[in-house]
Amino acid sequence: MHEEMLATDGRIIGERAIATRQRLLDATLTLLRRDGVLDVKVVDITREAGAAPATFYQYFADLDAAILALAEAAIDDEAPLVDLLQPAWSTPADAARARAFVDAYATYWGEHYAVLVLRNLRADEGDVDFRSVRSRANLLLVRRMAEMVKLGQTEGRVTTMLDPFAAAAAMMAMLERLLAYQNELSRRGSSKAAQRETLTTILFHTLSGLTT
Amino acid sequence: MHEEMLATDGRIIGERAIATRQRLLDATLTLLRRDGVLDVKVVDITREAGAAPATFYQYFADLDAAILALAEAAIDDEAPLVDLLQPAWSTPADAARARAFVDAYATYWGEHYAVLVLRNLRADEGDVDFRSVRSRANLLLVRRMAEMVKLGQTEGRVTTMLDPFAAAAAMMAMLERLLAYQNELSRRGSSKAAQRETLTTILFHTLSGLTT
DNA sequence: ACAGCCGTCTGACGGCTCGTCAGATACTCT
DNA sequence: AGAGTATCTGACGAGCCGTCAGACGGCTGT
Repeated sequence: MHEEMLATDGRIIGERAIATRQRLLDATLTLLRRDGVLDVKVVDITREAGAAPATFYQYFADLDAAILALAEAAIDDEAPLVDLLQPAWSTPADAARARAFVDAYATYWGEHYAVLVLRNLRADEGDVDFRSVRSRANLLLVRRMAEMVKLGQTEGRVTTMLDPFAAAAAMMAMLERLLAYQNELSRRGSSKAAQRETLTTILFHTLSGLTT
Repeated sequence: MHEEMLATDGRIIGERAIATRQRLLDATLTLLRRDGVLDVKVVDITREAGAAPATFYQYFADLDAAILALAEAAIDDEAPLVDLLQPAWSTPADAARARAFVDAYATYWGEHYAVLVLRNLRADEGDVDFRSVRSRANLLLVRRMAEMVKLGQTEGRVTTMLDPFAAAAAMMAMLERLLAYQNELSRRGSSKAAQRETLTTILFHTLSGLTT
């Protein structure tokens, strides 16, 4: 089942229009990266896409609506990461799988950085649509991580001081924020490799209770 | 030694002007909180402060310059937190001190939330002034945490898999991001108390190698 | 081939914010 | 009171936002 795509006035749009809409989304992403999250202008987007400003508003109520569409698209790239958390880590050798997860998440983050930052800003502000899209993106991972913690607790590996859901959210928070930091960090402190290894170690221990 | 305050044209400003400048900063903070990080307008700030738009530009080259000044001011509230990390945590009973640190950091974050988010955005984008102010705010804490990790490693409590500096940065990242999340999290998963307790446990273990 | 139709796109506009300037206002000192 | 300096402001050009009526162009039926 494939949703019909709609213009802002509600009509179902055809092939040419879908292509235009996509060009606008591509341009939005390009300019988000080039100009930064705070300085994107609709006029620039339409210039980049080779369209008139009015065309943008035919497909998106405002800039946020376009960002929201990009955030929706990003979900597809986050969902597969959950497979790297399956089955649960239960021996020191599984640290390699934790490392693979961190690498995969770093890649995902790198590709969608600008969109995710904006999504988080709007979600933190309380916007319901952005909250919804963030939840749909993260909840799969958070739930799975929480299960891992819970399992570790029943098997006596993980301290029961941890609230499984909160611990999972803390790990997501750490990953997100540290990855945003990493460029500056590598100029001031430790190399990116050391950062990855450290992230892996903390993540692995928190979710499995194990050390390597 | 007390820096003279300057207008954008370089002249040293007097008492009345200092008060106006401060009113503008206060208004900026108010509107950052009310309208959100992405929707603050200079016109609104001057309206709020009861001044003409032109007055704003007499003291700040642009909105960023005002935010930067607010971020500078926030440093004073972050610096004392380093005392809560001294001396290093070395027994399970020190978990109480970790909890105190988390609480204090949460308070600090709550008070400066909007400014810190914007500071991080600009710093992540590569703006040198915002990077500098972020470093000066965080480096005290990060350095101290790194020392704690290093000490724990020499005493055999903490795994040598951790890069001390990276681990410290990871903890800061976790704190910052999870605190931004916490409202939504408490509606979907675990209570704020459980979140605090979980943060404390992870922080305490990562920095000291201990469990409670 | 061509007329008509409908989906798509656009130029042009009012309203707003930005950032600047020259000049008005308020304070200080004699 | 008057001169001089510090501070503030109204008014403006430029640029972006978001909307509208209408232009364009590809398709359909004859």
